[in-house]
Amino acid sequence: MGAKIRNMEEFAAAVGISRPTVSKYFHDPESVRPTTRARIEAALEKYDYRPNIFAMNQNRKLTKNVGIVVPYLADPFFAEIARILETRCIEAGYRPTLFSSHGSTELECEILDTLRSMKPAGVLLAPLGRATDRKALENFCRHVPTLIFDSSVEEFGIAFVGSDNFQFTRVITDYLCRTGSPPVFFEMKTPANPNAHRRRQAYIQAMEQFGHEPHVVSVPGEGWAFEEIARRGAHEAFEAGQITGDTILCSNDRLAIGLMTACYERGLRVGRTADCAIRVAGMDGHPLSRFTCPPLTTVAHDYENVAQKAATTLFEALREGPGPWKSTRIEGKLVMRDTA
Amino acid sequence: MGAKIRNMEEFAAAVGISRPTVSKYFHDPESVRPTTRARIEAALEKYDYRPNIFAMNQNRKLTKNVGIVVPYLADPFFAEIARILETRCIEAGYRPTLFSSHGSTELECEILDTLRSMKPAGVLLAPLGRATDRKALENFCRHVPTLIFDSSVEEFGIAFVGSDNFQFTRVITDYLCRTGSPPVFFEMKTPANPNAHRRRQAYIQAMEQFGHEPHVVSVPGEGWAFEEIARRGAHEAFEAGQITGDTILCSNDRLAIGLMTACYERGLRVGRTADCAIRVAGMDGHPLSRFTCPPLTTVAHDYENVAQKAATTLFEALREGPGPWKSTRIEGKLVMRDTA
DNA sequence: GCGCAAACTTGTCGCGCGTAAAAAATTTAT
DNA sequence: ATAAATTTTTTACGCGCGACAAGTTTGCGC
Repeated sequence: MGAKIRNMEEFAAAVGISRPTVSKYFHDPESVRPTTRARIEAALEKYDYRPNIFAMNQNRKLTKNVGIVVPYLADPFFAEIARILETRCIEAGYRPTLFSSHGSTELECEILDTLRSMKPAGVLLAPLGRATDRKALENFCRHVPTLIFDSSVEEFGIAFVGSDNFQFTRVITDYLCRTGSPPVFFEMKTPANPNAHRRRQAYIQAMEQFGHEPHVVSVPGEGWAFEEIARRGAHEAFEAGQITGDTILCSNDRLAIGLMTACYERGLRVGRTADCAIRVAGMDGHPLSRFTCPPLTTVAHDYENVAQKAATTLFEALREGPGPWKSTRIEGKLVMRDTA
Repeated sequence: MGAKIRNMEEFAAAVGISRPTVSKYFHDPESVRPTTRARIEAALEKYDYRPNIFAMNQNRKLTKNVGIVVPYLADPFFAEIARILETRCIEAGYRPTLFSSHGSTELECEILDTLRSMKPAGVLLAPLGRATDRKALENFCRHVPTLIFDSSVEEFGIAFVGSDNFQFTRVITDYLCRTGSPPVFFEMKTPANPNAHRRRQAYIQAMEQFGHEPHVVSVPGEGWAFEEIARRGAHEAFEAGQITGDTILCSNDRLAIGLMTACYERGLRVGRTADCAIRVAGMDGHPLSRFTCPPLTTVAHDYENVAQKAATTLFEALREGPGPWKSTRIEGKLVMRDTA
């Protein structure tokens, strides 16, 4: 096989062309003549040479790196979005690197620092929300082309892509009102994510529009253990008689899952048939919402679309330079199942 | 505030000490005199200088990078393990980078390539399993100190850390036999993960030991959509009369969740009380197993311990050089809940 | 105060590649 | 066949830092 290739110099020598041309090839394979490209790719098979990514990125004005940051990767929603985003980046020829803030402000700041030193072409960032260090994020956005997704933080970055929380809530509130008694809204008192506030507002607005009295139950709890917070909160709310009526709309599916567990523990049968005591609905289209017992009625994010839109918006901005800040909110789809 | 710092040279000048000393500080803050350290750290606050990570890693013999690779990040088990591993790495002063193979052999190979070019100090890798390219992995392990976790691939890498599937299965089989009729084993015919085979073997062994006839139901399906595979497979198995007895042990919790959905759809009440038709148990201690209805009886991984052991084993090997290959299997804890 | 080790400084080299400009070779159009 | 356009080569420099060697200062125990 011949001696091992140590650097681009040696590789170029082995192929029989000059190093700058090889360098050009790695920057963009289309930019060299087809015959040259073929020769390089043939040699690439023969010797398993790969350019040193550190040396590559050191002098490049703009790298092909893309950072993907989510607030909590163990949350299936973010895991799923992150998965699709990664795939889209790779397809577009970028090198994605995935980060999770694990719910920590400090970690989010550190990630921002790390990211800056990586000179990324762009960043897809879902902020922690309430716990985000605004100043740090604003400063970061000034230096790195950043697309904010999931939850909006003012008008930072080049654009925002997320779900249309008002539409989400309106659709399901409407559905619940049409098919039975109007829902009570079940949420966390101090949610990590600002989307929760929008959903509460949208619920109140929709209820008033439909001529019903809104009724919000906010349960205490901090952090990302939503199911347990909902389970405990639900028990307390039931005992305190806060759950009026027989229909509960949860601010998200994870809360709904925890609430359903509490219902089970209290012997309350969940479902939309006559023999059931209570109706439950969620929002998000959690990967496991199909598999709860009974299967959960919810409004599902259009995961593919959100990710696709976020990725393409970023890539366009990278190609064509910064335009005016814009916000895209994607509608969800009502998924009618058995809980409501 | 003074002019912006562009590189270590300028930073050192601003602090009033020499560049090599600053370099030494970043390599190991303890290695410089306390007074010098204080001066550097004071300046670090003033100017927000960070060394260029590409230039840093280019010439270092051994970086502080650690790669973490999991087969499928949208699986809550891996999301949770990855989360803890990342934290441990940061605590130990390493810079973790997270990768998910997304269930794809090609992607796993690419990650291995990327990782090699990152010159990581070490790698924590959970292989795809059946779909892993053995040769590529073996070759990788020869070049990079790799700790394999979750599912063992021969004796590759410096060590293996995982769960004790035999103990897992024995414990729960024993429990099920003692508290009711012996279980049928429910699994995927072609599981992605080799642990599944061990669990089947362990089930058969345990059943024979306890004097019962083992009975395995293997359902068809490929990929990582375990719940749906289990749901469909369960329906078919019920219809074909393959589910003998009233107790089902699932190869993992995600299958159990899907199977419970099927039971719900068939009107079969799951639980361990007299009014229930069927008992179900799983394995893994899935984050949502507490919240199924009824809550799922399972054998839980000791997530913290597995991650801790994996991390410390790698770090020890990095400090003290390669020792003989060793394998650690950590026991799980029976979590008795309401399904069995 | 002495002596000595640890910590620091100065200076210099090189890593592997990006990048730029000018010269040479090749392809394409006329 | 010749001119024009494109691609490739040559040459040269620099990025920001790690690593090393040799000399200088500092801190510390006696």
